Amino acid sequence: MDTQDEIFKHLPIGRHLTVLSKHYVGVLTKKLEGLDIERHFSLLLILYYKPDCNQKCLAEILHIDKTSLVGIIDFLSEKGYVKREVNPKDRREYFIRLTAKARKNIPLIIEAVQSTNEVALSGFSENEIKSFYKILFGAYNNLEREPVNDYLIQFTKLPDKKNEK
Amino acid sequence: MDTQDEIFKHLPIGRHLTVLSKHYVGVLTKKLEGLDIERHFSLLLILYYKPDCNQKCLAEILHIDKTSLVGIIDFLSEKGYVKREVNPKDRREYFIRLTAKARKNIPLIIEAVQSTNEVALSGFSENEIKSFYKILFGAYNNLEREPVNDYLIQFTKLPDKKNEK
DNA sequence: ATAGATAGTTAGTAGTATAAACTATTTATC
DNA sequence: GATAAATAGTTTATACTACTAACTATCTAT
Repeated sequence: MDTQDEIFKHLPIGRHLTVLSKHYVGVLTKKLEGLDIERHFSLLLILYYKPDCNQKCLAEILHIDKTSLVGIIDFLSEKGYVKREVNPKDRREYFIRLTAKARKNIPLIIEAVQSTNEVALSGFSENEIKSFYKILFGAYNNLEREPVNDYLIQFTKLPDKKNEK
Repeated sequence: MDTQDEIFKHLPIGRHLTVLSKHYVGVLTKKLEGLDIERHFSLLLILYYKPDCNQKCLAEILHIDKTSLVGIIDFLSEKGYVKREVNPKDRREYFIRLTAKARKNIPLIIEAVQSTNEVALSGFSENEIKSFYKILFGAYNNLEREPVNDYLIQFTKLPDKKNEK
């Protein structure tokens, strides 16, 4: 352990999570730069595995506000990845449907997610990875019981730059 | 495992990291709402443990851009937590110094960070926690070798609302 | 003396999370 | 059936900060 790691141990876990997630997203979007979208892959995956999700349901799974979701659905809709479809049994609701274009690209996305996960977790033992996931999924429940300040988090695409490194 | 957890397994790790970090920060800032600042605690901790850090060094440890840091230092400076101090040996550089006010509050911050960490990690075994930290710190190095898109992440304070839940 | 590198700043752009107020529809109650 | 309350989603407006590009000031190398 060098000096930097010494300091790391004193920083909030949240800081490390942020840095790691930021870099993870950077790698994932790089893998998927062939697509004409560069974010909201999670939403497409949710719809793939849970096709009858309405916007409320999506917002809950993604832990974002329903108003934020409107813009995301608009974006994916303009790009031709999803369509809003009124639920005839409750016309307040919209099902969000994946288009054929989205379905065509889902395997690419799944593949990219898997390979990014593998890269991130390479070199760790089966057991370590299992523990990591256990805490990653479980810590949220622990924190959920605590009083909280509402903060928000954003991933923003940079304007447009030569993204080669 | 319920249906939601089934879906979770298919989502990018980055998504889970984001959600968890967001909630973590919410809990931490709630614990520290007695202070007149509600973010940038990590920066104060870094300065506490590494007093001769200049802005370049801070930006590297925090993984943020040097231009972003200017605003953060301005903010903390206005709030009376840090002071810029020219390095007489190289007058391009500024050391960022903690003020007495900051020093007074450092124990509170350390305490809040520790207790938030403890809450997040409660119920997990020593070994699980060890594995979690190992991957949290190590996955970044794995990802760093990959090509990457530069993305950014933001934690934004909400305008001002009744933050009671 | 000059060119290049480095630390930090300024100005401007982008993107999205939120709140508050709104529409449309459904459900509950009388 | 009429009315009130609840629910799904939208619109508008605000806030915040990561970034890029261009800049100043200072130091280093030739």
